[in-house]
Order: sequence, then structure tokens, then C-alpha cells
Amino acid sequence: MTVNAKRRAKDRQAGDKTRIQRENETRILRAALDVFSQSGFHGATLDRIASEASMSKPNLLYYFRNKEEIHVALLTDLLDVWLAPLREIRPDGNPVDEIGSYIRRKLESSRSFPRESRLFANEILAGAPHIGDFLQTELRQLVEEKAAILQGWINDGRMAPCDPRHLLFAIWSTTQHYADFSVQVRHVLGLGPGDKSYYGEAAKMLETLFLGQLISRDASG
Amino acid sequence: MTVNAKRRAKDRQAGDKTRIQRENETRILRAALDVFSQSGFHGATLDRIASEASMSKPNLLYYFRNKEEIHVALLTDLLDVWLAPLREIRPDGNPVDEIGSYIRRKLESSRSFPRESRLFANEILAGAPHIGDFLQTELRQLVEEKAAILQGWINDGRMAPCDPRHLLFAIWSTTQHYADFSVQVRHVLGLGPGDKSYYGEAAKMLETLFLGQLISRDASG
DNA sequence: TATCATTTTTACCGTTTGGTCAAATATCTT
DNA sequence: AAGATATTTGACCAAACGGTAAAAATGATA
Repeated sequence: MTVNAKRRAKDRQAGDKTRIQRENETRILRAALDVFSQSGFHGATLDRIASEASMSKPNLLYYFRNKEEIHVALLTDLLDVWLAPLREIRPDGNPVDEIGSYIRRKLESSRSFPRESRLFANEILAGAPHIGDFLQTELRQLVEEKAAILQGWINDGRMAPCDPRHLLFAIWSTTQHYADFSVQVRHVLGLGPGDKSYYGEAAKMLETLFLGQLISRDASG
Repeated sequence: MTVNAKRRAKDRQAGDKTRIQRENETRILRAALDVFSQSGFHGATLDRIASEASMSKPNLLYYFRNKEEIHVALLTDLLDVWLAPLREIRPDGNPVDEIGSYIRRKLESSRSFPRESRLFANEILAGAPHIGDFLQTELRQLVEEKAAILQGWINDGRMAPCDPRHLLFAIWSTTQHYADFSVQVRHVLGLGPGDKSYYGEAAKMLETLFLGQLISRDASG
């Protein structure tokens, strides 16, 4: 047996995972995302998660110490997804392209990962008990960094003066709204459940809002 | 005893409430708003609501049949508050004033009633199990009505063309964000708990965003 | 196939929670 | 003060829930 030979079970390191482990952890996390994003942390039950993962509850608890650990695992996975679109903003681009594509990325993220968005929203609404530290350190730092870029554009006269951090808040809220409040959006528009046809119009709206002029003081009145 | 004499207890109608009833129902609803908005429906417990209302649990259940009834009572009260700012939009005003003051009213509503806003957000996130009907009928109708006003302004060339309903979504999301996601806002800005000093800058941002031009395609590049 | 580690299941436990009941107490009216 | 009504409380319950223990079954390795 060479050094490169595949490891035998007894040789497995602490951090290593078996095939079954990987598969089952994935199944659990997928089920948990469904349940947590639908019912929130307290509304979710281990029985239901286990059931949706086609697994007994004790079996589920063989892979995760407790309910909270599943929740934290989901949130941890989530944070990278959440930050990704923001990280891509480049200082050497121009405002319209950079902010425009950032908005499109965020909106696309809402369309593709609504459950993740709702999980995040639930966590923040509950006071961010698990990710408060992340918000104060990693997110805050990244926001400062990107806000500096936007501020540069403002100083160059390429953007209207404003607090760039609040501009980011506005982008976050408007884009995430279509995932977090999709029920309200659909009911107001008279669409059926699962109908996501509003995303086209949403993209138009946000482009007009952030990149064009929505209401000019001159034109109205 | 004349017909106009004040009613004796035995004469009280079914819908009538005694002084104690009024006082205690108020105490309960105040406590419940605190607890529900902090922990969501499932995270809230009757024991904690009762405790915050300085009342025993059976006493609490003397006034409300069950947990859900308290929740629904809060939501019902909420809906009027939620709609009020929208109702005030007048067709005979001009876009800048009408939309500007609507935004200010909504933002003020977030600052003054953050618990109500979070309660509403929780309900929507959970799929609007209790107010789905309201969304599909009352809210939808009001949105249609007000959207028609905005559409009129667009047709007159006083506003940039856009789907007015999505403009309302954008206003709702940005303003409510400061209540619902206040934890995130504060952490990113480096503010302490309970610090609402960001509302000034928020108002500026939203005015720039919705009433002015944020980024002009001409100016950037 | 024998062995060992991993995985799954069955049965169960303590706590929390929403809610009930009947008795006790306070309040109001006459 | 008496009687009727409204309010409050302590004791309690069944169900749901998060989690455990240990045995049984399965899978991997030699």
C-alpha cells in the first residue's frame, strides 16, 4: 500500500467524512433549509426535518448534535452566498455598470435562492442571535471597503452625493423583498403560488430606480 | 330609573366591555406585541406574554381564547396602521410632494412602530397564514387604486415610466428595512443597540433615490 | 468470511407548552 | 349588607418536542 493509496476506514482523520456521511448531511441540510425557511427556527421541528430527509430523528441527531447546530450550519453556508455579489464590485469599473450588475446579481440571488434569503431574514428579524458577530466584523468591513469605492465615485462627480452604506441598504432591501415578501408581492399582483413572473418587471423597476431618474423635480409639478 | 340611566351590569350587551376588560386586554396586547415581534409566533410563549403583562396564564386565557387569537388581534390592529400612509396619497397632488410625503410617512412609521413592522414581516415571511385574505382583497384593491394615480402621472410625463406597483414595493421594502433589519443596519454602521440615529441619513438617501437622480447614465463613465 | 467501525432503529425520558377546571376572590349593583 | 357577576388563581393535563441509550443492522476491510 503506497502513501497515495486510498485510505482505509481506520485511517480516516477526524475531519474526514465517509460517503454516507456526506450524503446524509446533505440530505439533512436540504430538508432543514426547507423547514427552517418556511417556519423559522422555533416553528421548525426535528421530527419534520427528519421526515423530509426520509430519516428517523435519532439518525438525524447522529449527524448533528442538536437543532441549533443544523441551523448554524445552514447560516454559515449562507453567509458566503450572501456576500458573493457584493465582493464582485470593482473599483476600476464605472458606477452604472458596477451598481447595475450588482443589483442584477442580488435580484438573481433572490430568484434562485429564496429559501436562503428567508432564512437570513428570519435570523435578522430574530435579532441575529447567531450571526451578530459576522455582521459586526466581516460584513461591516466589506461594506466599509465597498462604500469607499462608491464614495470615490461620488467625489468624482459620477454619482449623486449620498451615504453609500445606505445606498447598499436600499439595494439589499429592494432585491431581497422579492424573495422574503414574495407572498405579498404575488397576492398584490394577483399571481398564483410559485409564479415568479414578476421578476422581469422587478428588474426594470430597480434599474429605473437606481440607474435612471425616477422623478425629476423639474419635470413634475 | 330612566331609559337613559347608565346600564347596570346585567344589562350589558354581548359586545360591551367593562373597565377591567378594556384595561387587561390592552395590557395583554401590549405585552404580546413585545413578545411576538421579538420571537415570532412560534417562539413566543403564553407564559412569557402573561408574565410581561403581570398576569397569570389562566387569567390571560380568560380574555383571549388561545394564543392564535391574541396574534390575530394584533395583526388586525396592525393592518390599519399599515395602510394609513398609503391611503393618504391624493390624485390631485404632484408626484414629488405626494410620493415624497408618502415615503416620509412610511419611514416615520418604521421609526415609531418597529415592533408592528416586525410583526408584519414575520407574518409575511411565514407565508401570511392569517392575513393572506387581506393581502388579496383589501390591499390589492388599494394598490390598484393608488397605482392608477401614479400611472396617470406617468402618462402625463411627470414621472419616468415604470410599473407603479413595483414602485410601491420599492418604497415598502426600503422604508420597512430600517425597522425589520435594524440589527443589521446598526451592526454595519457600528451603532449600539437602540440607537436610531441612522434615520436622518436614511431619509436623505430615500429622497435622493426616489425623487432625485441617483446615477445618471450621462454623468458616469 | 470474520472483524471492526459505522449507521440505523426502537424504546424511552424530562421538559416545555398550550390549554382546562373548579374553587376562591374581588367588584358591582341594589 | 346581600346577591349576582366578573375576575383571578393554583393545580393540573395531554401533547409535542428536543434529546438519549443501547441494541440491532449494515457496510467496509482484510
